[in-house]
Amino acid sequence: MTEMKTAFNASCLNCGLQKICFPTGLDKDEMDRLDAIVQRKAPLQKNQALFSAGDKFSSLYAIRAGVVKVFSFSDSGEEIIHGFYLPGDVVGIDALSSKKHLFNATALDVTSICTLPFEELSELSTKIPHLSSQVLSIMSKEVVEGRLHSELLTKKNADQRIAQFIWSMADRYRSRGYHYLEFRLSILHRDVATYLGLTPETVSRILAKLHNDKIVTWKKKEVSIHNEAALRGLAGLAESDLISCYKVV
Amino acid sequence: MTEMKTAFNASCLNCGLQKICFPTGLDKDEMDRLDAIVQRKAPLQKNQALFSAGDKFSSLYAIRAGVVKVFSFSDSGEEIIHGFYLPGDVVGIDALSSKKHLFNATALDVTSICTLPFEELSELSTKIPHLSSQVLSIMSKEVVEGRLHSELLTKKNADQRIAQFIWSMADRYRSRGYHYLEFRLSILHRDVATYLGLTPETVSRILAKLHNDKIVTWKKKEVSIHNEAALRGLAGLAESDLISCYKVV
DNA sequence: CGTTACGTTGAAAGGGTTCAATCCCTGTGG
DNA sequence: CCACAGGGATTGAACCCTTTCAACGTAACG
Repeated sequence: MTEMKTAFNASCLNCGLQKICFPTGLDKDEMDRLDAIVQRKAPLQKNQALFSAGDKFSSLYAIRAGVVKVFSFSDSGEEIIHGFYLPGDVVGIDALSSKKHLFNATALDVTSICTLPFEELSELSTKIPHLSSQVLSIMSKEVVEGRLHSELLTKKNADQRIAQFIWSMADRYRSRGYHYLEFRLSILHRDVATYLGLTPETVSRILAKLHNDKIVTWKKKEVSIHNEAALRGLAGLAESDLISCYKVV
Repeated sequence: MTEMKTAFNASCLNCGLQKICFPTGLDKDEMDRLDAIVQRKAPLQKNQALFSAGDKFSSLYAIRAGVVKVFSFSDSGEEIIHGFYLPGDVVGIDALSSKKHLFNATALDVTSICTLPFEELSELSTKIPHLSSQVLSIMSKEVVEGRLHSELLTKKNADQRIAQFIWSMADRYRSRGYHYLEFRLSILHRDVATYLGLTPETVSRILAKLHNDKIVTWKKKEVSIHNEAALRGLAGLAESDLISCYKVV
């Protein structure tokens, strides 16, 4: 029990996700003060909700380990998945204006969370200017993410969507310093389909193709990328980086 | 010349968009201080850029009159349209984290802009707390907007997309106190198609159908909604309001 | 009055969905 | 330890919505 407590009680200062997560750019002292307001509770179990649509907004949540999906329901009751959040990501920031959550967030696996009570965070922000710009920065990244997702939905066919999805997951793991050519991904194929605006059948067929072509294998919860270049090529991404905003004439 | 200057130099205090735009919720004194940093220049002409991808981020822009489209280009050079912004809307907020614009914004018609230099706005925010929450609020609405757009792209067919688009435009005009069953819309059908992830041909065909069915007519730049209920029905929207996050069992 | 860009209309083609059957894993209980 | 249930994944075949391609119409502007 003791070691478990230690496990989810480590401070930001000791956290391997410092460079990715909220405290980026804070000095030691500032990080200590941030640490003081961060709440770390027992991990969420699989399928446990972090928050639900309609809940009062009170905190932001930084993911320490695991995966969280953010979703809502269409008027006809279909699930709409807006994103998957990995260690170092922050969820809940979309509720700022409405003061209550408009979306649902649930753990797809055992997931550790750092809770940042927003009241206290705001107050601390007035003393640590960099912290408030950090909130803005996280949110504006969320906007950009959403637009990349729209690009995927409007401009890419099923093969490209899946290739880009897998590649972007790998890339996110890479930027966190994890293995990125082989990793465990606790996301149902069905959820991927929903996220990408496809059917599970289509995802299944394309994954079979990617496996045959020895580009990517995703069996059970294990992803292996065998041909990184081919995957990037399929995804239809530019050579240099993820987003290209300049017109290619 | 004098009257023209007056036209685009009216203060927030006199602006009809107070309730919609940035100053919402500020008292008279606060609004005056905001006013002091707002810059109002000559209107943009049609197709003139407000900013372009790659530009240094320095200001937010509130639209006083006209329409602005925000867009980028895919790796293959296709235009991706992320949104259309109407009077009272704020654009440029997505550039906060990267300190430079990742998207393009151009006027689709003669468009008046209020420029809010971000440095000064931040500084003022430290003195007017409500102002900083205003920035957060605008940005989180942007996130929610993006997700509604994703919902449209993943869950709706062409008819529903177009119905929802027209409906949402009408709704936005309505909330601004403008005529909403008949209005001028300076957006090319082609741009609508791009925004909705469709082809111009499909948009054309569906608009013809809507016209035949006496639901909506959109000829030249004039939109007339003849059957509001039918339009909402086609859009597949819930009875009450635009966004439904609770599962319909 | 011609040029150019936007819009319309038709016919054909295709990518993804839909529907249905089957398989496979995991967890559960006898 | 095995049987069984149930949710997820797979596979095939038919279908359909949207795209594609091509031709034509039309409005705006010099």
